[in-house]
Amino acid sequence: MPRHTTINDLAAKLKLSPSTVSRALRDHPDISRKTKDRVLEMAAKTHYQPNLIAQSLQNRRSNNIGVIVPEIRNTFFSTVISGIEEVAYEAGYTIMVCQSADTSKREIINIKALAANRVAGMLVSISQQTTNYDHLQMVIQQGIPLVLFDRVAESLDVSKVIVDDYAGAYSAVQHLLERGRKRIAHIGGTSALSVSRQRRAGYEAALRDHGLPLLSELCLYGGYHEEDGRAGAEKLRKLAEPPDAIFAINDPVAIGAFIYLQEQGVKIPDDVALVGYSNNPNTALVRPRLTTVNQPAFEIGRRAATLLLQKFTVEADIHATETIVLPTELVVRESS
Amino acid sequence: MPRHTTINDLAAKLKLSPSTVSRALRDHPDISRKTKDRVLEMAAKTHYQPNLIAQSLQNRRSNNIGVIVPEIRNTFFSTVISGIEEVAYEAGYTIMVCQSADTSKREIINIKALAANRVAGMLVSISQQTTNYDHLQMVIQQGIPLVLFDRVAESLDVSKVIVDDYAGAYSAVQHLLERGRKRIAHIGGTSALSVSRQRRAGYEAALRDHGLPLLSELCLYGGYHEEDGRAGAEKLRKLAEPPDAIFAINDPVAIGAFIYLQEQGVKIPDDVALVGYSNNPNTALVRPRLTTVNQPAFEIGRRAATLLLQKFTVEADIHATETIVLPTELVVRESS
DNA sequence: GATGGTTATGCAAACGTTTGCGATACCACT
DNA sequence: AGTGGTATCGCAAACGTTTGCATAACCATC
Repeated sequence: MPRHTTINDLAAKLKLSPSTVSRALRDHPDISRKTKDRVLEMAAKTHYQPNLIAQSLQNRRSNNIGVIVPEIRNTFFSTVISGIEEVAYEAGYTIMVCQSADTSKREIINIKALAANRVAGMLVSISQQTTNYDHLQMVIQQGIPLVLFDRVAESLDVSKVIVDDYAGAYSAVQHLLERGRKRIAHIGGTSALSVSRQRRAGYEAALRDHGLPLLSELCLYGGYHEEDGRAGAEKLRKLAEPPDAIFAINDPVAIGAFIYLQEQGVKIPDDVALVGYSNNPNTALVRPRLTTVNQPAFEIGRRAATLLLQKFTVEADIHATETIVLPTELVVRESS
Repeated sequence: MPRHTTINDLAAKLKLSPSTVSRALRDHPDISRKTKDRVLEMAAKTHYQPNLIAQSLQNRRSNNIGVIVPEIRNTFFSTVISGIEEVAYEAGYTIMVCQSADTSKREIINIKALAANRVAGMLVSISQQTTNYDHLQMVIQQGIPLVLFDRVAESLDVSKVIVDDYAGAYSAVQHLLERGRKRIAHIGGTSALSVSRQRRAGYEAALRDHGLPLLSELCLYGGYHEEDGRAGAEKLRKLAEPPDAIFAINDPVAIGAFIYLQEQGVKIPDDVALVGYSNNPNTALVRPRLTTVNQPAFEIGRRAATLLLQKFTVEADIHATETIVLPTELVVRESS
């Protein structure tokens, strides 16, 4: 294992003390221009690279930011991560990415691993399984800055970056109603997730406000992937009286339903209108293109990271929390 | 800044030395069952979490793996990252993800940041700009295990995980020829990237083997995104004698070309057949569905990470290199 | 020429671990 | 009682930095 050159190596070669070299490298005013130049030159020549681990130990804090998402593939999350990385990079931080695979077991392990790594802060979108927030509470208690994004724990007093899911869902369903749809179904997610609850609430409110009944057979619970969309659509089609519109919890589910319906020869939007959520790129690729609710994924990542960085500044109140709500936008296309 | 409990805190509370606590936690045989139990109990009670930074400093090596990709959004790379994370997680490693934004400037900065973080190893897919490999050479020289994947530097003697791009391209073009296409164009990438060169070579070889001329106006150079596909398709359509088939360097480019052609009312595959590369999920969503060459992205990530982990074992020869070539598979669909 | 004030550098402790080596205590033998 | 062996544990150095404090040299001042 070939060693890296250290500050001590430089000191020895230059007949200086390590402290002088350290100060020279950080441009401390106490050090003369002349020795600074000597140190810098030698550092360049020997390809000296500061050992961030030693620095982190000294500072009791690394310059890494922990990120936990349910799964990295899933364009929504990978786009968020991309946004996070952008601002982290600008600020000189590196991101450590973990996936919970939508299990709280792995989420807890990930949290512990990141805490053990003494990350400067964490950005997490909780798993669909998570109902107990003790592990997040622990993070807060340990004084590690935390920002939740998209899938947040409503009851937790931490900073959050979300979109107005209630309003987004409401506008989507209202749009379907304006198009004259009467039997609007919802392929929803698990009730544990706040985003699912919010979108469901928006769906229900829109129906109520238009004097339509909430029919339990039209309001499904399920997962967040294509196969869940297929399953949901299948169940809905087998109803004695199938819906004339479907509002899906997200785009993957909408795509799954879309594929199933097309396989079955169902005409979209004539027989059934379809609306998704997130505005994933591929909703614009299918024919007819899917109406969906835009969620600014990249911006969510940027804002979440920016919010976290603010907490790193000394003036920041460690316990102050802030919630950023980004606007959604209904993107009307041919599927509705 | 509330401190974390340390091994010394435990030692003080138990009236033991830090060394004994350390050994107890690592189940060292010298420590009696009884004190081990006491230590473990106290550790649990105080929520002790080992400081990986201190450990890393001691071991001169962290348990993080650095990953550099051109961009995280781009389903191919995010899927690879997902695969990497899977095996890293199993082995108790955390991944640090950076994006080069396809610039060698940022790639170099990323490499330095990861090296400064003393990552246990690096997995990188080089940027399209990169032609000078000094920074990678430096990584090797510093004894940091390195595995390149997908976009590799052919001239560099390091371990690699790639697919047989030459064969993949060849089979794609051969398929077009078998379908009776005579004027087959190629919307290619930059010649700096080995994957682009290999795919181009496969394209050319297939044409040659079938006695067809290589026409420079049919062989384009460009980028790797949708807009590059649009631009390429536009240029090809404006030719006096447009091609009757297009082989795109990758799926985003194919999708870009696809959209442009459909906008122009060009019939696919009747007027022009279209083949992509990577088998991104959305190639199966468009109508007609795109023929493409499957690249096992998730598996590439898994294999690259596994290969890297092998290098961490003590027996491993630091300088031994290995190249894993994963098979591609032509996925024939309606666009050809 | 003693005093005071800069300027430039070094000493040593600290961050939280790990580990080689030594120390202690105890027991069982002869 | 002396020897040897084993079972437990502590000391102290090390990993590569940073930083408060002390130190040394130098100059100018009264």
